[in-house]
Amino acid sequence: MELKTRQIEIVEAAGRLLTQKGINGLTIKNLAKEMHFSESAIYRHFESKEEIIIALLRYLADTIDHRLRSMSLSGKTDVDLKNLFDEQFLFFSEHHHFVVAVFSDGLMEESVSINKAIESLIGIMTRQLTAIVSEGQKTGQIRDDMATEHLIQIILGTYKLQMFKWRLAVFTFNLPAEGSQLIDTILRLIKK
Amino acid sequence: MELKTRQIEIVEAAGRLLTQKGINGLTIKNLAKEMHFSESAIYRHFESKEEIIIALLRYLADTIDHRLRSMSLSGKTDVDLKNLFDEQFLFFSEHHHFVVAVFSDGLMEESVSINKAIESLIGIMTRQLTAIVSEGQKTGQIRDDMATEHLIQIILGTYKLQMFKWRLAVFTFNLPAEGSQLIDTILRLIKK
DNA sequence: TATTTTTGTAAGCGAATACTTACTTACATG
DNA sequence: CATGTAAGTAAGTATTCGCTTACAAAAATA
Repeated sequence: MELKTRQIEIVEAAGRLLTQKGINGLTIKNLAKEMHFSESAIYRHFESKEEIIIALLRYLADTIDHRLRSMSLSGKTDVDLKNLFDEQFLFFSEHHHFVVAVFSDGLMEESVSINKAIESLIGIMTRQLTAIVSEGQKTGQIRDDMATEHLIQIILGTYKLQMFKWRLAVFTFNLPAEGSQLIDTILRLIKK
Repeated sequence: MELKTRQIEIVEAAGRLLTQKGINGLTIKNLAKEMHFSESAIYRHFESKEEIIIALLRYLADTIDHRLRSMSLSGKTDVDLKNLFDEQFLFFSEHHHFVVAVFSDGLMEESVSINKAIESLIGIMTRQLTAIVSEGQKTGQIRDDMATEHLIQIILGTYKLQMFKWRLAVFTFNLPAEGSQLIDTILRLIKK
């Protein structure tokens, strides 16, 4: 189901509210104010609040998925891994308001459909990462004396914590620059 | 400010609600139901809902701080690091209902006092970890060709993601066992 | 035993919540 | 130019929210 332009505007506004005011700041009233029109107008574009949250997660997942798919793999683990995360850090530095949804801790337990949307979002990152890391292990570029899933978790966990810190610092530091250094450290750790 | 036994019971119930139903599931009504008495009775023990959340975070911080302080350091990085996390995994496997507060993403942006309580909670873990890792680098047990802060972030991020996955899996896997393996992998990565 | 303190209750407050209804306006299309 | 549709509004709905009040029983204290 493709989103219309007005729906995308609403989804972006919802992301802004979520990031600025947390899950309890995302109300229909606040959303209407952010859109500069009435509460009831929101319901011309979405059937419920839950639908808006799910649309937000799907929109983000589709955007990220599209960006990652269009990323060509060189086969060199260090190059591919750096590209992957440069892409991520750049995207979020241009779209602050979606940071809240990176792994969506705060949205958990709201509804079953929302949880599924979160899982799918995690899956997209994990799939691409697994492809790069396991290829690197096969071709002898990455240490293969440890489980691929462990390496994935270490990389993803570090990445996620970086996003958390960036948000806690109210986006005041240079995410692509600091993120890039972190990835360098990880690469040196896992290289053969 | 020490908590009375009834207050601790309420704080534990609040933790259960938060973990099971998310931030929006933590209402005075639900809390009263969980405690098997009326809503107004809650206000005999706490002045406001915010005070309950802060008490929860402080109680957790104090408990963890106390446990970590009573942990003797051997000077051997691998032993100390394993002890630190075994302690953590054991604690949370015995107190499922506090997992939500590990880094408290969902609680962020609720109020200034709550954010401060979260920061203090993060600080406790970071401080202990920094002590162990930087000592390990000084004594040549840990790679010193990378920044201590990077290593800390990698370890903490991995730990936090593990807790997230455990909760997403509704506590169905053995946290101390799987957590221990993860720490082993990290140790092998950062050892000299 | 008399009195104060602690801890509970039922009933209800105003505000905020997600959402609905009935109606209007602008505009594209036959 | 008539008509259907898309997109807005004001004014509501029922429900839930955190919290308060007035009162009762029990327990601790004088």
